[in-house]
Amino acid sequence: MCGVLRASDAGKKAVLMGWVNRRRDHGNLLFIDLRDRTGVTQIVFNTERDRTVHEKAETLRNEYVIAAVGTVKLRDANTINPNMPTGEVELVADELRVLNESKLPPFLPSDTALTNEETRLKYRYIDLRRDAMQFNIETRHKVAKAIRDYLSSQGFFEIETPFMTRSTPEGARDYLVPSRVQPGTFYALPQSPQMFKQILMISGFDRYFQIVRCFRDEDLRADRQPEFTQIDLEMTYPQPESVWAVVEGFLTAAFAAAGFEIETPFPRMDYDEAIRLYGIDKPDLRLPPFTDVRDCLSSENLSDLAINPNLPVIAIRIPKVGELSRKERDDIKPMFHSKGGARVYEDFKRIANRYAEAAEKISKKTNMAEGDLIVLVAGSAQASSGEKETAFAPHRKVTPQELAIYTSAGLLRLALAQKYAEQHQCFQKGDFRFLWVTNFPMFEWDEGEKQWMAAHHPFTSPHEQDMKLLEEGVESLHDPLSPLSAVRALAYDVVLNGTELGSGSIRIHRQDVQSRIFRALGMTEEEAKARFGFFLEALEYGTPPHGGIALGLDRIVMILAGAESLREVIPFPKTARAVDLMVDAPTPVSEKQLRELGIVVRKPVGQL
RNA sequence: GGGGACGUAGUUCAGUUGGUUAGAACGCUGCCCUGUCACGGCAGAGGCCGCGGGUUCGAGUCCCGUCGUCCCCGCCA
Repeated sequence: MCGVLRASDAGKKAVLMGWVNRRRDHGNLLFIDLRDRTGVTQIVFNTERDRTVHEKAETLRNEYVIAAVGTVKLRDANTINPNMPTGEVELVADELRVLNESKLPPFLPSDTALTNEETRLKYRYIDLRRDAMQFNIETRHKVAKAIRDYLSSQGFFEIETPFMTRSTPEGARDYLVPSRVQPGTFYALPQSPQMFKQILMISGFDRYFQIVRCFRDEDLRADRQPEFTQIDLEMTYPQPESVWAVVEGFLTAAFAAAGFEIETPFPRMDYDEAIRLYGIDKPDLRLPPFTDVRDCLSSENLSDLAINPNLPVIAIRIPKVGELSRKERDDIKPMFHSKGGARVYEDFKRIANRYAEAAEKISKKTNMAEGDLIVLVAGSAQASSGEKETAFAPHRKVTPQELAIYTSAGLLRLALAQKYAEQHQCFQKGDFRFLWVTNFPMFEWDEGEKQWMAAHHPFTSPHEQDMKLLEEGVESLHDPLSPLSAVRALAYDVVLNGTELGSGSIRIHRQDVQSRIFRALGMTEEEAKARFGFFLEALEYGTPPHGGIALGLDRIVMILAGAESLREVIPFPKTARAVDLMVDAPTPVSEKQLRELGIVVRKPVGQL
C-alpha cells in the first residue's frame, strides 16, 4: 500500500493503488503523490522511460483513483524527502491504469486550511479522506478493540440488547418508532440498555458488556450527539471498587492502544468536595481548585463590598495569565452567569488597593504567584435574607445557596481557563487527569416541580447507612427540608480533564427497596407497575446484587484524538439541529407510509 | 425555549465613514519546464456579497425579518 514502501524495498516490482493527492508536472517529468489509508508515496513518470505512460499521466487530476505498476527506486541523496515516511524511495512507473476519474471536489483532502464544517459534513466522504479524520477513526477502532479484548479477557460476555424497545418517559426524551403491526403504538430507541443489562444479571450472565449505540432526543452540544456509543457493562456481587478496577483496566488498555500511558488507580473525591473545590461534579484537575477566602476579609470588608458573610467567598486562580488590560478585565464580567445572587469581583487589583491586608491574606492562601489571575465570587448581601438558608436541608453538607455560589464560580473558572489556555499552558496534549467522583446525592430538588427527583436513575442503590433517612423521607417528597436531601447514592462518575466519561452505580437488587424508591419519587404502586412492572417482577426471582457503569466511547476517543468536538470522531455525525447534512435527514415521509402506520401529522402552527 | 458569533469566488479570507469596474492566496483551465515534494513561470476563467424586505441619489457595508452553521444557558433519570 501507499504508506509502506521503505529503502529496503528498493529494486522490487510494486503495484500501488490509491487517490492522486498532488501532482507536480515538470514537463517531461511528472510526480504524483499517491494516497491511501496508510500514507503517501511518490510516483515518477518520465518520458525517457515511457512516452505513452507519461502522456497518460498528464491527464491525471486530483482525487483520480489509479493503479501504477513500476519499480521501487532508492532516491538520490539530494532528492530524499525527510518529511515523509516513504521519502527515501519512489515508484518509477511503467504502467498506469486510471480506475476512476473524479469531479473537482469542493475541497481537497490535502488542503492545509480547514473548510467550514457545513461543507465538510455535506461531502463527508471527502472530508473523511483527510489525514486527521483517518487518524481519528483509526484511533476509534483501536480503542474499541482494546476495550473488547480487555473485557473479554476478564470474563465479560458481549451481549446484544434490543434497539426497538419500550418507552420509559423519564429523564431524556425518547426517539420513537411507530409500529405498523399494532397501529397507534410505538417502540422507543434505548437511552441506555439499563434494564436489559440488569435483567441479564438476573439471567445468570454474571459479567456483561456491550459497545452499544444509545439515543437521546435532547439538544446537542459539542460533546453531545443524539446517537452516541457507550461502553456499557454490568457485573454481579460488586463493590464500587470492583467496578472501578475493571474500568481502570480497560481504560489503561484503551489509552495504551492510542499510545498513552496512564496511572491507576484514579484518585477519588466525594461529590460534596468536588462542589466545594471546583463548583462542578466533573472537576478539571489540571487547574488549581477554589480557595474559600471568607476568613481573609474582615467583617467591615465584607459589608463594604456588599458580600453575604454567611456564604463562601470563592477565589478562582488561573495561573500565568499575566497583566490584564482594563478591557480584558471588563470582558470577564459577561462571562459570568450568576446563580442565586452570586456576584463576581473581577478586579482583584482594585481590592488590593482598597484592602491591602485582606488582599495580602488572599494571595497567600491561594498560593498566588506573579502573573496569576485571581477573581472572587461571593454571595450578594442583599439577595438572600439569611433565614431560609440556615433552615434548609440540615442534613446536607452543601446548602443550595452555597451550591449556587460554587456553581457560578465553577462555570466562570472553566470559561476563564478556556480563554487563557494559551497563557497558563495547563491543557497540554497527553496530560490525563482522571478522577472518580463518588457519593452523589440520591435525590435532587426540582424547583419547577417542587419535588425531589432521582439524581442518577431510579435503579441506583442508596447507601446502606442512609436507608433510615430514606424511610423517613418517603412521605416528604415535596418538602425541601426532607431527609431525602441527605440520602447518598452508591453512584460514581469517572471524570477526565473536566469531561464526564461515564457514570455508574451499584443497583438495587431487592424488590422492596426498589418499590420504596419509586414511592419516594412520587410514583404510586400502579404507576410503577405500569411502567416497570416487568422489571419489578424480575427482581422478585432471586436477583443477585449487581452494579455497573457506562462510558461514552465517543468522548474517550475525542480526548485521545485531541479533538474539540464529538463530530471529529464520529464518521457521520449530526449538526446542532440534529440534521445529517450528507443524507439530508430527517425528512417528511409519504402519505402512504403514514397511512400504514395510522399516523396523521399535524402541521406546525402558522404553516398551512 | 433563551443568549452570542459567523455567512463575500470551488476553498480560506480581506473589503476603510455608505461612493468608480468587489480583491488576495490556494484550487481550477491552457501553455512552458527533467528532480519536484505546499515545485516553478506565463496567461486565463471564476461572484445572486446566504435569502427577502427597508432606509438612501447610491448598500457587501446601515436597519428589520428569515434561513443555515458553530458555541453557551435551559434541557441531558
